[in-house]
Amino acid sequence: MSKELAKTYDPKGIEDRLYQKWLDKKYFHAEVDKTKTPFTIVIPPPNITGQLHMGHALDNTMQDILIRYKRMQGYNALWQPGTDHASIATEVKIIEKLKEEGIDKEELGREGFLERAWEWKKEYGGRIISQLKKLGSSCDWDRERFTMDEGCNKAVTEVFCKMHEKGWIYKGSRIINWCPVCNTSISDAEVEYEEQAGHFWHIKYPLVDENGQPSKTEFLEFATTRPETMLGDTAVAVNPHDERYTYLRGRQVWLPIVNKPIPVVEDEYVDMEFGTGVVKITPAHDPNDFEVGKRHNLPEINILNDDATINENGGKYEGLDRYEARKQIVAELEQEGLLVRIEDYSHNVGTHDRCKTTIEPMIKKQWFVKMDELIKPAAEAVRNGDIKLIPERMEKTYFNWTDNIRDWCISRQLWWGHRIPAYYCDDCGETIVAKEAPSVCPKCGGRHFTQDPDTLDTWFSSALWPFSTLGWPDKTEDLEYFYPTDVLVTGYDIIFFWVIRMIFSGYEQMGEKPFKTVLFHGLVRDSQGRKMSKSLGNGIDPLEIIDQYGADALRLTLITGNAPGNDMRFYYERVEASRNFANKVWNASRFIMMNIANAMEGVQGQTGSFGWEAAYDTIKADLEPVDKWIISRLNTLVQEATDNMDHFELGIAVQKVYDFIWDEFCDWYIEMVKPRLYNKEEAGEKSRNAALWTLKNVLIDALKLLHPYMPFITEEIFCTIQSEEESIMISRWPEYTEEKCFAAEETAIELMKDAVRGIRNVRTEMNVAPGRKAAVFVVSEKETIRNIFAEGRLFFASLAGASGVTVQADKAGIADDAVSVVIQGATIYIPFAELVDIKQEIERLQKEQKRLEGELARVNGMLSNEKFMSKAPEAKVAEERAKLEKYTQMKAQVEERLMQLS
RNA sequence: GGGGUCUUAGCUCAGCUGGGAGAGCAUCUGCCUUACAAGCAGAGGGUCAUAGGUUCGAGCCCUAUAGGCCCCACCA
Repeated sequence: MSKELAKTYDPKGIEDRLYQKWLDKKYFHAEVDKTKTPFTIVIPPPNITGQLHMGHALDNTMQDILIRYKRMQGYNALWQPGTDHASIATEVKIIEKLKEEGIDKEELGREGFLERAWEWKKEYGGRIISQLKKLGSSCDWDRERFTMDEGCNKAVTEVFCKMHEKGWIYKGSRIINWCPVCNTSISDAEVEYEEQAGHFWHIKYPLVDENGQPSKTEFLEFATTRPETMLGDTAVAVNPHDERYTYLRGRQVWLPIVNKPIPVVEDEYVDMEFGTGVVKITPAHDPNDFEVGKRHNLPEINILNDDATINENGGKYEGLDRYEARKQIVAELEQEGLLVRIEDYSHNVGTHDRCKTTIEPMIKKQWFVKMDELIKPAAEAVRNGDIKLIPERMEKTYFNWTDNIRDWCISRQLWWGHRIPAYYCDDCGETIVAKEAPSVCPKCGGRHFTQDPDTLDTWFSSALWPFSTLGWPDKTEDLEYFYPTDVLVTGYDIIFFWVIRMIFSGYEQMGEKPFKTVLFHGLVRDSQGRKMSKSLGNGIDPLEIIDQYGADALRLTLITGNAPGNDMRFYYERVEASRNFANKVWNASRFIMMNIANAMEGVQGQTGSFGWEAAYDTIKADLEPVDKWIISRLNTLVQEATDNMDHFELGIAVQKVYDFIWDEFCDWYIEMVKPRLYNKEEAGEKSRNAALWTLKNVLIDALKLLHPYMPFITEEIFCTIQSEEESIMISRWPEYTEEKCFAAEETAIELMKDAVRGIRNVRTEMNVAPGRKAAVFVVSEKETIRNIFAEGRLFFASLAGASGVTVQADKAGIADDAVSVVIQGATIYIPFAELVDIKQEIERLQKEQKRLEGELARVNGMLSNEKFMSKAPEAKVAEERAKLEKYTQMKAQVEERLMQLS
């Protein structure tokens, strides 16, 4: 019990030791237990390429808080962990590494490459997991999963085949986003638009004359940002309502360089107001042109190779890079007099979010998920409140997506990922989608097949994460018991990538939502509000912060002063403040333990339980008003903090716990109780025991409330002070109880606090040296108030710097020139003799009088307002009436005192 | 073009369904008071962006304006 504790809290050593203990005791592990209610969170699986950054730290701290809270409340809490294979991100990393070794991906071949990838996963995949442990995350590591483990693979294949059978996964030629560097298609969501300075080339094509030759006099002018695409032009379009161009109906224009006629088509897509009202149409390389092409049956001419060089359709430009070709084509047009002018132009360019390469729209055969039907239950679930998004405004972002959904391109021309379970018959080309490679072609009887070389979008497997991790497609007990999960915690930035896809997948595969609530958080930015990024070099490593200040301090920093979904700035000063709080908690605990140890010394040799170890019912009778006050305040805190946590208001909840511990418990209660601990003779044994009991028990409950936020320090203290209990993390969450509401004591102690504050103010104002004690007289006509001060005399004297406290009914025997402090129902006199300046004293009282008059004017204004009286709720009216009474009383006291002085 | 969001103390931000403006940091003044100087006691500092409106009552609800940020769309 009397373990010596260091003067300042040092998290080093403590954290790792406790985490290991939790692991050893299997506290994080959850098993199906039908006698308990489950509470489940699935982790947003971090990429195996990843290193812990502040975003992870925030995300996982929030999840850990919820899990620890629910676990303490008696729920069967499961936090399901795992990692994501991150197909493209990982593939890029491995290619880079191979390059360093001078190895080319293609040379190595698919098999060899995958071998290297798995090696890489083995080596680095666990890194982020060990980093999450540093943070204190109480995940059930026995259940750790990987999006490419056997179970997840099974789930992926199952879903693909099922959806294909249903017709919701199809292969089709579509215009897709092609990344020429990564050599793969990417989904719309992976395209990032970037404002770039570019040019607008104004060009003209000659019209075709009656001889089928390019006219020398008639031209059609328009502009383009990508002149090289003209090689694939198959039409020029104008708006059908554009009267300037009605003469073009049925005519053709001459496509230069390629030298062939192409038609003029009329399409509503063309904006008459923009430019010349003429658009060149390149169906194979522009999504809009693609649509126009479809409507007018235009040929689609692909002019690009996969690496964005010009292909054989580009004639003499074949083999040139797209930008080189652009330069030469512009030059040639100029030579032919077809270039009108070049304009500087800033426009949005689609880039690949991973590598920032400008994407090329291309027509390719790809696999797609048909979204229109799939999205319906997902949209409905949020609309009818089956799934709640926090903060609520995220719903608008959500609907913005569901209402404008487009088919999802899921095939990627990558090797690292789930290979598409589609097989092509080598003889007749028939496509067979099946869980296993077929042996006989159902169409031609052929026996040789080639599997589709493509892999799936990495989000395809993460979309299944909430149920694949619980055993789906098998009907497991886990799935039955833990699904649907309770809360998903994630950043708003992946609402489209992930959240929506999990929701529709859950409804489609499970017939049930994947989670009940989505709790969004924002981005952690640097102190200047910039995104933390590698290129800026402004990232702050959470592990360094943990090393320097402790995981608890980091966690607290990330949670305080932040509302769901809002971005936050990260400051070292804020971590210091959190660290200081940890130290405060540490020292308060140290104080309590020291005093318990001191008390132990006095009773050495005795056996049995001591007063401060008694049950509440036993100690109840000995509790003094201050004890009841802090117990009552704690009781309120329990109610409020619990309520806030139930509403996911984590920042508010922890702020209240922080304020309670620092302000009410440390700055007031501990100070109030000191005389009872130090002056055993004067205070008496019972009183000291009651104080010790209260200190210890209030501390323990406060630690419990704090534990989800600061797991390490709370555990360390809890186990030291409660040597018989093995861990705070499996202790019971405190509960609010009517029995511990002490309204009268709260009022009494608040009154005394007013008195103390008043006296301290006066002392500071008058520059009274802190060491100088003065006699204090409390004068009140009311017996109840006299009793309050008489009972609290001991601590009141110590807090107010009084040499002695006299409580009396009138001011008999008190010097007239004493300083006075007015509180409701009592006036406090401090005769400072030579220090008092009557004039100043009068001024001070007049100021107070004025203040009270102001308050009264306001209160009276409200109470005399008929509309207020008839419309305001009763409680509000009663509140104002109470204030009226209070201020009236205080004003009378001040005025009485002024009379005495004048 | 559509949507979202923010504008509160010198700085960074809280402020739950409308009922007398808060915290941390910073600043100033005293204190090494036997848990804590990573601390204690006190103080200063806000026309809650602007203009209207609804209401007995608006930081909070509605409308408009100004500025900042974000997302979606991508008119060549």
